[in-house]
Formats: sequence, C-alpha cells, structure tokens
Amino acid sequence: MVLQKMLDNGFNGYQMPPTPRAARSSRRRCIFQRKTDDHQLGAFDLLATVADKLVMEEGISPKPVDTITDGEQAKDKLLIVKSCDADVRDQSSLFTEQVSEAPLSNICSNEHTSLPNDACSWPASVMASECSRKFGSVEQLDDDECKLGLGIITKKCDVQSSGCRVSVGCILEGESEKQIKMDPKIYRNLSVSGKDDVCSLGCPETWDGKQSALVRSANSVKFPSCRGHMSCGSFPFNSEGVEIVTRDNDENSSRCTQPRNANKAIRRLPRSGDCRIRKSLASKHWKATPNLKGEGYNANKERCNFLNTKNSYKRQISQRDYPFKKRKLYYCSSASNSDVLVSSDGISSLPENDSKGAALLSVNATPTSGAGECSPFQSRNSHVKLNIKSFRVPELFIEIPETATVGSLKRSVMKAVTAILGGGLHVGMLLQGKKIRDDTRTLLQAGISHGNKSDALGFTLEPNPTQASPTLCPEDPFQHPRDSPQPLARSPPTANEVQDAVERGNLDALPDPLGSNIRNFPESNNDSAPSTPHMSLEKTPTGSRALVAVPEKREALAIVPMCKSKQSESAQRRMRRPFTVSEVEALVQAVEKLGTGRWRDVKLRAFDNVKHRTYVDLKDKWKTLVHTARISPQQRRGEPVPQELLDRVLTAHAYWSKQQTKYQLKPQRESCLV
DNA sequence: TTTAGGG
DNA sequence: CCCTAAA
Repeated sequence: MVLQKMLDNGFNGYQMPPTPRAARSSRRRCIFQRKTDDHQLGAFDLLATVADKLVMEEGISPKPVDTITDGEQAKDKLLIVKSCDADVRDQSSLFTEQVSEAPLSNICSNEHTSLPNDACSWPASVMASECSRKFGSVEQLDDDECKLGLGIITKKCDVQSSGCRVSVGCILEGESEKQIKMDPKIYRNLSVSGKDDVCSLGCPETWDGKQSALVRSANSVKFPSCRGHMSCGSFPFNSEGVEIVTRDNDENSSRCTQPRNANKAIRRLPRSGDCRIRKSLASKHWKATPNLKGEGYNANKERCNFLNTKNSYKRQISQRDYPFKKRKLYYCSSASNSDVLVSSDGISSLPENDSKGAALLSVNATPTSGAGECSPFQSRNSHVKLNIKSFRVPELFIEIPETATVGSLKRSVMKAVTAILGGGLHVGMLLQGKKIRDDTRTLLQAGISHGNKSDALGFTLEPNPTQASPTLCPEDPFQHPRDSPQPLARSPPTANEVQDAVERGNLDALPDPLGSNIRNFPESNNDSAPSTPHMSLEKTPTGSRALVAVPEKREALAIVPMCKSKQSESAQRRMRRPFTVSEVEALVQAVEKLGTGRWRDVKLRAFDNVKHRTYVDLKDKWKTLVHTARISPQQRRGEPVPQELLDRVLTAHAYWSKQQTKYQLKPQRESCLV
C-alpha cells in the first residue's frame, strides 16, 4: 500500500534510474557501494555517511560558506539528504511536496517504499504523526526506520549519533595563516534525546582541542601561494582533519554486541528534544537557498509539533534486509572505487555495536545476543557504552592553484576526505594515547574497563596504504563522482603527468620553474606523517592544479575486498622512490660530515623533513651508492649520478671506514671530521 | 630505536 | 626496499 502510494507519486526510489539531470547533479561518491555486508559496518560507515552528507551539503549551497562558525550558531536546519543520484537542490521539493504532502508515508518506511535511505531525517515520531494525519493510520514505526542515512548507520553500528560534525582545516600562507576551514557542520538528523543539551555543537571541547592541534601542525606549512600555485606536497593537509562527533543518548537500547550476529538489533531513539536540537542547527546553506530555508524551516517547525504527539508506533525491524541491500542496489551503477571493505580486523578492534567509540559512558547489563568470540563483553554479559568523539583523517594531499577559490579548495578537501572515507580505512584504537595494536586482546585485557575515563579511549582512522587515494580537481566546483557521465573536462592534462611523475619519484623530469633547490629534499607526498615545522615544500611542477593524492598502489582498486583486510594488515611494500641527484648530494654531504655509522643523524641532518626517507633508506642508499661508484658507468642503471658525487662517495666511504677501524682500535678517540 | 647487513 | 638480528 505504501509502495503503491509511492508509485502514485512518481517516486521510484531506488529503482528509479537517474535522469540525466540527476546524474549530472550527482556530485558525490556513493560510498556505500562497497558495502556487501551489514556486519561490516561500523564507525567507518558513520564517518563515511557524515562526510558524504557534508559533500552533499556543499552541493546544496551555491556558495559554500567560507567563514568559520565560531562555534556558533545556529540557524535552524533540518538536514535532509536525498538519494545520491537525486539533485540535492531538489530536496525542497522532496521535502515539502513529497514529504509534507501526500507521499510522506513513503518515507515512513523505506523498507517498503525503497526510498533511499538518506532521503530524510525525520524521526519516526514525526513520520508516524504525519502519516497518521495524512492517511489515518500508520504502521508502527521505529525511529530508525525513518531516520535515514545516519539513522541507518546508527542502527548498523549501533552508534546512536545525535550529532556529527565534519570539518576540514588547513592553513593558507599569505593570509596571516588564517585558518581555512570547512564550515563546521553538525549533522543531527537523528532524533536526539532531551538529554543532549551539551552536544548541540558536537562536543566542542573535543573538537576545539583537536582543531588546535591541527592548526598547530599546520602552521608550519607554507603555501607557496606567491609562486604561482599552492602546492601542498604532503603537508598542508597532513593536518587536515575530519572530526566527527557523535553522541550516544540511548541508554535503553538493547541489542547485540556482536555486529556479525546482530541482525536483530532493535533500537529506539528518543524523540524528545528533537525539535529543539534541530532548531539549533546551523547551516548557511539554507541561507544561500532562501527558498529552502523558508520552507525547510517552517516545515521543520511544523513538524516539531508532532514531536509532542504521543507516538507509540513502534515496530521492530530486522537490520538484515533493510537499508543496505537496497542501498547497494541503488548504488550499483556508481563506479566508485571504494569497493574495498574496511579492514574487518580494524573494525573489530572497535568496540562495536554497543560500544560507540571513545567515552565510556555507562554499562548496561543487557545480555549480548551475539555468539562471537571477540567481544570481551560477551563473557561478562554486559555492554560497555562508548561514545565516538572524533576521528581524524590524517593524510590528504592536494595541489591547487592559488587562483582557486577557497570554496573550491574546501570542496576539494571535502571531496578528498570523502573519497578517503569511502575507501577503506583502518580503525585504530588508542588507549591513554597509546595505540592498541593487538586486536586479539579483549577490551578488558587491553585495559579498557568501565572505569575508564571518557577520554582515555580513542580511535583513529588511518588511511589504508593499499587504498588508492582520490585525485580531485578542485577547479571543478562541483566535482562529479567517478561514475559521472561527464568527464572531468576541465581537469588539466598535466595533472596526470604530474601525478605520474610524482609516483615515479621522478620529479626532476618535470619542469621546475621554481628552482630545484627547494626540491632538494622533497617531502613525501604520500607517506602519512604529520606535518612538521620547517619542512621544505615540494614544489610541484607547472600547471599543478589538480588535487592529487598519490595512490600508493593503483592496483588496490582491483583487490578483492576480503583480501583487503589482510593486505592492509601487512603493510605493503612502499612505493619505490628513486633518489634524486639532489638527494644524493645531500646524503653525500651529510655522510661526509657525520660518517657512515650514524644514519639517524644523517637523516636528521639532511632528510629531517623527508618522511619517506628513513635512516635505513639512507643507509641503503649509501650502500648502493658505494656499489655504484665502484662499478663501471656502463653497469649503472637509473638516473645517472654525477661522477663527482660518486667520487665523493668513495672518498667519504674510505675515510669513514678507516675512522671506524680506528675507532674500534682506539675507542677512546672520538672520531670527528668536523 | 638504531645499526648493520643480508635478501 | 624489505627483513631482522643485535645492540
């Protein structure tokens, strides 16, 4: 019946092939495509969802907000997210017409209507009220059924998020290092319990702390914006962070601890306070789309009344056959490359389901229904409630011309973040700041107990080295997803060249209008490392306007998902990065100074900023240099090293070998060439 | 962690 | 570059 209504209204939900327009306006990746199994959902999905929505938010606004909301505040906003192929700008129609008018029931149960999961964010109470009003009767609904998007996630990973915020930060030199941030956004499309007063902005204390750290690390980053382009190498966005704050407010939930067995989790979301929370939401996007604002606002306001109506329509719903399969079906046409699953190990390191993440809030004695072996809670027959406070995506490399607008940069960053989120990440776990590496330990064994301080536990999202990173073109303000029918026509052809060169490490092969000195110690643009002060910036060659995140392994895309976790476990072989002449020069110079047995010092002296050159690498390189110097030039391969350098290598090597011998004979003598 | 050396 | 024993 509901389905019929839906069809009557011409809404086909998942089955509706995207119209050209819809496809055109789809500018986000469908990050759920890779999902093949409900059980593999977790915090990752929450993040992905949030980021996804943020991107959509960017699309909603013709003019993305540039300013930072200073922690505040707070235009009424109801987050409505439509299906991924729908034009987000049409959401008003979806909302006001299809939702508010007749087809509201469609949304009430996307299980029946195949409505996209993220079509609406209304709590069940509202839906039920509306449906009841419109149609006289309504099925029993559980909030989760109506809360799409995050609601689904909530259900799946048992994270009841009352609010999520995503923000990206970077520093742009030349602007007083003023921070450019993605407009912090709060997504609170879930119904929120009335207790959630403190979280209307998503745990700002957590956010602020994190953010300042980000800023600090980013401060050292110099954008050579005065040189014709902004080249971030690896740095500017090393400090980029995505933080998502979620909060659990559901203390009545009873469900499985084991996600792999948690097909029958039942969840109710508190309703009270929903309106209030919503009204506190800020979105300048609404400003930019006044019509939406008005309608959305009023409609929302109107809906808030329904929150007060008693709603006892509850229906338990099985997770199993619900949103994600449809989602998957829906997204199947999307050529997202994120067909890689989150490392199951990584996910399993999360105290899933009942465990929300960071803060240990409470324990409920609900018996676990799962039969898995890796839940430490099961043996205790108790749950530990956790609260995911934040995640940080540690790595993002972007090249963007200085002529690009901040908005485009933001979009680029956001896109990249989304892509990263959409592409397999590790979930790391921190306890007291220390990483918990042993996934086999139980939480108790790891020292995670009910008595933990709320900030004792943390999680990290780590880029999967095997996951191809996104290549984005910030110049396209509305980047099309990879499956977009429209090619990135504006993407400059040089971008690929640049990236290829970067991948080959053959930066010298590219024009370097900025002088080669600066490339002496090229910063890795791929190794994940926080930006450090005083690091030199890799100047990217001309025409760099593509946002390039150099993939570690392109073939990663071809990896079968389940192999993925394993591969990500054992780190893949690092990308080959042949030493440039400049690097050799620096190495020789340092070794001449320091000798051959102090590779750490050599590293610190000459390659301190170059994250991808470890002292082992330097030692190895020296070894090969010595070897190279001893063989005939005809036997040498690769980029030729100037004979002068090789001579110095031999000289230094001979010298320090002698010194070493001396030292061994006369340990009291401090060998020092300086 | 760093060094040293084999693979 | 990787791996790892040894320090």
